[in-house]
Amino acid sequence: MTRQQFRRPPTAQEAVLAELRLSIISGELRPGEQVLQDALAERFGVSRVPLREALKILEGEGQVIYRPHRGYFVAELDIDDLREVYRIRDLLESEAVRVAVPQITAEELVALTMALEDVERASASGDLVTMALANRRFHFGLIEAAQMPRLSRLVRVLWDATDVYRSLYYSDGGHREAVNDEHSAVLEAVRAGDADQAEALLRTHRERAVSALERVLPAR
Amino acid sequence: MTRQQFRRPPTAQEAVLAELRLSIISGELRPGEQVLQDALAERFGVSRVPLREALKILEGEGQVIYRPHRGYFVAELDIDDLREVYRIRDLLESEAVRVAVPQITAEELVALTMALEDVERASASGDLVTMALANRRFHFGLIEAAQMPRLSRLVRVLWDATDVYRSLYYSDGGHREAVNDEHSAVLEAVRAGDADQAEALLRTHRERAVSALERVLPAR
DNA sequence: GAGCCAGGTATTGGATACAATCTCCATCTC
DNA sequence: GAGATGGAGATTGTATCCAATACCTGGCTC
Repeated sequence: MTRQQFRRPPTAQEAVLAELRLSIISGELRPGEQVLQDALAERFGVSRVPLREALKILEGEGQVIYRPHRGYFVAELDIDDLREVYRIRDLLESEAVRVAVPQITAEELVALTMALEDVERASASGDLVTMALANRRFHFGLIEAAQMPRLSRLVRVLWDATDVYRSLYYSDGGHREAVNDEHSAVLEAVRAGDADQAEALLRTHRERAVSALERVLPAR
Repeated sequence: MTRQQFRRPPTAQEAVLAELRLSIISGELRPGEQVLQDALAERFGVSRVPLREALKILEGEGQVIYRPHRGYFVAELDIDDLREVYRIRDLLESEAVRVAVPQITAEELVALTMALEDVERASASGDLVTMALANRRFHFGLIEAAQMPRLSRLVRVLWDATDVYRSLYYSDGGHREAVNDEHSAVLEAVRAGDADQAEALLRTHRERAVSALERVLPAR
């Protein structure tokens, strides 16, 4: 059994970046709110320099908005943004699946299966954090099988942008059940080498999530 | 006649960012080369802090690679990367055109026409820098008519990633001529409201560029 | 001679201090 | 009273300085 290695971030900026992501997902930093650098830096126990570098990364991902001499503000996502993100995801993820399915390896299929089971277990026990992680492993396991690193990166950023809302979707037990059924069907199609079917199933999978979220989000 | 307003960058980081982009496009900073912070900061007449923030932006765009405690290195683009970038552009730009054509306004059409003429003039006089700028105005004028800000942003980053090679393509007079014909045909289709035709023409337009570049680029 | 270790140098990472800018509110002008 | 003006306080932007890390070179061991 290999020892679980501590991956202490090699730099403060990376540690701060991870913390910032958590703060945004958890809603501790609320949309629209200004990121007060002095206060946050003190809370993280670092100076403002690494904090600002981490914020620049988040700016590039659209998670925060930068206004010169005014500062950084947590991005607000309205329903139109959500639709746009999902539309772009549709384009990119569909391509990934079409490329991935014909060339997926046995190892990757095993990883996918395990991720799927992890989602089911976490879903049953109501552990939403674990479920979200396993869900990512499932989806990105498939996407990364396309061997298109830039595309994977873009999709990852799009997922991050809507992370806040995804947990909202999972908090409903009915949705969790649907997700599991949909995952199984997708995996089946991938195993059968039916890219078109997998693509279609994943599209439905996403559309379910969007329309559920549209009912919850403010209309702008 | 309104006076040309000075847009002096409000912060050093933005000024440095613009300079860095130029240095990369012009090849002054060569692919794979390490960005030595002290030297560059001195050359730009700023401290390392704003330089580092500008580099973080470029890192997010994939223009430079960051390795902790080692520094920033100018990204290298091989032929597979180029193909991937163009494949993603195809997906995103095709969507943009499909959305844009049915809803484009008269003002936007005028802007497009003017951009097209600017490209032709610059092409004829062999002014490659002006041509590249006008070419962007043409393409992004169309893309932005889709009113999908995130998609526009992603496409812009993809263009930036391959800027180095685009000027290579334009340096050939024959290519420049083909580009002008293709632009005219695209504009015609957009005017006629034929989104499918515009999409197809733009796809060909891109494919010409890729295959020409593939013949020039190192095979890895 | 190959490989390893130690120490010096170059370079990056981060803390602090100060400068520039914005925001807000009181005051003044008309 | 509406709008302009000016200044105090808060916040961001940048320069400088020091610490931490990586890289390179020379010497040592076997």
